[in-house]
Amino acid sequence: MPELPEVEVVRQSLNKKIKQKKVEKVIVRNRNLRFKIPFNFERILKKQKIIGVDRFSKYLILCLSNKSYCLIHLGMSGTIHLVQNNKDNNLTNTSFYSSPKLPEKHNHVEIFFSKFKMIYNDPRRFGFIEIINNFELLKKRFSHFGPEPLELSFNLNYILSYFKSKNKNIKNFLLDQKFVSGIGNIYASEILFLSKIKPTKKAKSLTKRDCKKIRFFSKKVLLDAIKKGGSSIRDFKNILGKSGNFQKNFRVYEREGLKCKKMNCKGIIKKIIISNRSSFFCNSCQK
DNA sequence: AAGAGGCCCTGATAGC
DNA sequence: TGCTATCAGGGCCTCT
Repeated sequence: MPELPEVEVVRQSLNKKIKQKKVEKVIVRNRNLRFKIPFNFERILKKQKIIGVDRFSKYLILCLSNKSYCLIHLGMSGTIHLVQNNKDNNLTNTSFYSSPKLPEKHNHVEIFFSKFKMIYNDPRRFGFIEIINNFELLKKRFSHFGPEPLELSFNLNYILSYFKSKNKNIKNFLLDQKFVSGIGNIYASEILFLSKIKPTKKAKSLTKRDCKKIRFFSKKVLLDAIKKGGSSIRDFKNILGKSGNFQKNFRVYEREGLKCKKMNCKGIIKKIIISNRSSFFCNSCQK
């Protein structure tokens, strides 16, 4: 599900609901996510107030009143939804998301607030949860991450110097969180299409003009996707159960064999595998 | 040291 | 119907 835009959409809706709310109770039903949920997770969260929900890259950051942080990564299939505590309560509050399609067996964590609970559901368990004890450690946690495309430090000089003499293809670089944070497999293909660059092109062979386009479209694609509420492939929804709309804007992703959407281009969208992950591109207008 | 590849896990879908 | 194979939005680890 989640690349930076989807995580940001979740962050925004979650923040509105749990900011300033106090954690009453925490239940962990399955500690075995990608990494084990830390043994002190329940104790750290209990009785704390949520100061706010932040995000870096694809990580949600719950800021707690005891100055510690709860990091949540949704992996490939993680979702967060809110459910009213008292199921017998007939007051239907439509702003709460509850999907009958989500099997409860994958509800690994429940964080209770006074009137509702926040549920972490993740069938594939590629996601994980971490506790960070203070702000210094939080900074350290992300210190080896590259900038997000939305940051000023993701600029032309940075990209040019990073790509110098790098023999790796550009598609892999967009997925490399040490170079740039927050881009995943869908948006990497979309960014390269708009930049008119073939995914297999070696980074060192990219021109200044190419790098400018990569900078520009990385930011644009992510911001556009956030604006549209993220991309709802499979059944991504924000925590209020609202689907995103950006998937309607996909120009290449999952469009194998279809006509290129660029005006006057006669190209066909191709699918190739790069480092075990599918990449989509136009065989005519991406060079 | 950079870069390629394997692997963690479940579920949906396709093909036989 | 029911088996098996393939594929899925991520990221860490190991090997060369």
